[in-house]
Amino acid sequence: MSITIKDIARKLNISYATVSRALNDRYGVDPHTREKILKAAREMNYLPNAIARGLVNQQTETIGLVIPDITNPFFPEVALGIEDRAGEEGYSVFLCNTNWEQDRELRYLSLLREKRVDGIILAPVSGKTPSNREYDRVEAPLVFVSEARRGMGKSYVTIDNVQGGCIATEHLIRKGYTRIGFFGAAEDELTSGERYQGYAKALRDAGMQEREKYVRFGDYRTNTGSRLITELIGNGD
Amino acid sequence: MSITIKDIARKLNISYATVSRALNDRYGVDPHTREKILKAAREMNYLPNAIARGLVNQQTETIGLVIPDITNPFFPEVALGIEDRAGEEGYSVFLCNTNWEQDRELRYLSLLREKRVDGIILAPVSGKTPSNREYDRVEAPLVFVSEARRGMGKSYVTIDNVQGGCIATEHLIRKGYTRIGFFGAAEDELTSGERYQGYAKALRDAGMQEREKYVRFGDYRTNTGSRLITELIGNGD
DNA sequence: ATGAAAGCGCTAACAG
DNA sequence: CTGTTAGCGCTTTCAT
Repeated sequence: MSITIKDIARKLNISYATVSRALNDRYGVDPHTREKILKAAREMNYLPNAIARGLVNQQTETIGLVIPDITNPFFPEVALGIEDRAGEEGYSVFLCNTNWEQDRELRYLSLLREKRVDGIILAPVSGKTPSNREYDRVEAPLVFVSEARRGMGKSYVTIDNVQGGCIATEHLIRKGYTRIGFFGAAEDELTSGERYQGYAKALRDAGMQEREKYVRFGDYRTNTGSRLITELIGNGD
Repeated sequence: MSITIKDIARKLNISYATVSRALNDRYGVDPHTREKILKAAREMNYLPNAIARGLVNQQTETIGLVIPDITNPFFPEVALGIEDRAGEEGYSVFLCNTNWEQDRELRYLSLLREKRVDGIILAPVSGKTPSNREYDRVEAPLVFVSEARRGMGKSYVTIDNVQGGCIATEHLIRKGYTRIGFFGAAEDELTSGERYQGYAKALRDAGMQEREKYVRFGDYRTNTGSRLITELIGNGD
């Protein structure tokens, strides 16, 4: 057992409430007593117990980050930013890898609730959404990254994929290309779908025909990507 | 406030001690009562409070993972494995990014201690070690990954870098190459240093001369890598 | 088999 | 300014 607030109170012959006050910068503590307390705390290597504190404060200074795959280069970038910013505010972040599995996402959500995190950032598994009820269960603030179904009453920060697909396609058109294809990750995935819309829109706006044989969807979960790309490129026409 | 063990006890008109026992599969609970309790818990959407539980059990089912940079492709791989295995045992993992900064590593160490994690896995910032005292302070099991100074009485799992450098060099020698260079990350970094030793050993064993101009150290923290490689390759001789 | 009560470490009224 | 007390939600003796 490590040293507690009581230990330092006992040593100084004062009530531990006072110690708590001093340690938390609460007003109403004699400057002199405060000094003594701080000094003792330092000497005794006192380290506050975040668990106990969390229990009474109903706040853990902790958030959960739920992502599909930390190994996918997109997510470390996201995680870094989040962890960094969270750290500045004294928050810790739980890393949860769903491995693109829906039920794992759900299990993590409830584990994080048990752990009483103050908030959750979620990059949902693509495809069919769990009933929103599952998301609504979580009492802490829940915000989506990377993917999000708009209008479900939750905050999200995502990429404007339609716009992105559009810009990319327009760029190629401007460059003079005429046989422009689209390769998306998975058809049932939001990101790909939205980018495809942008692609199609750009083509349409330019009065160009979309050619079906140039449009392909794979499944990054099973890594069909490279095969499809090869096929696409080899598609002389 | 979410629903607690007391709520379900009150509803069933039993003591909450019994509820706790039932919920934790403790023996000595009437099968029938147990059923009632489990059922009520389910209906009331009871979710145990891991914080409270942690306080009394002195165990949080949580570990800390401290790494230099989640953005460096090596670490996500490590993180994935750890998180996955931890998850199987019902443990959560805190992700801590030191950004290669020594004092940040130290701060995280103490933050994790406050959070009362059950263990810490640490990929230390390269270079000068903080006094081992800092590492010894942590009362939870601390194990090193990626880098570790042997013989400091801590567990570690690392790569045999000397062997690695040796094998790579031997491979090139066997292929018939004669101008074999070594490019390491940072000179004061253990990994690079060890690999270099392997490189030198292989050369020595093959009776080959190590040529100084083929040996370079950069600093991946400042990304001097690509520049140095170009320089190295361009080094006609 | 079940209940009463103490206690994990800490904060927050409420009194003095 | 400081001490006493209750309580956060839960587990665990100790009785019954």
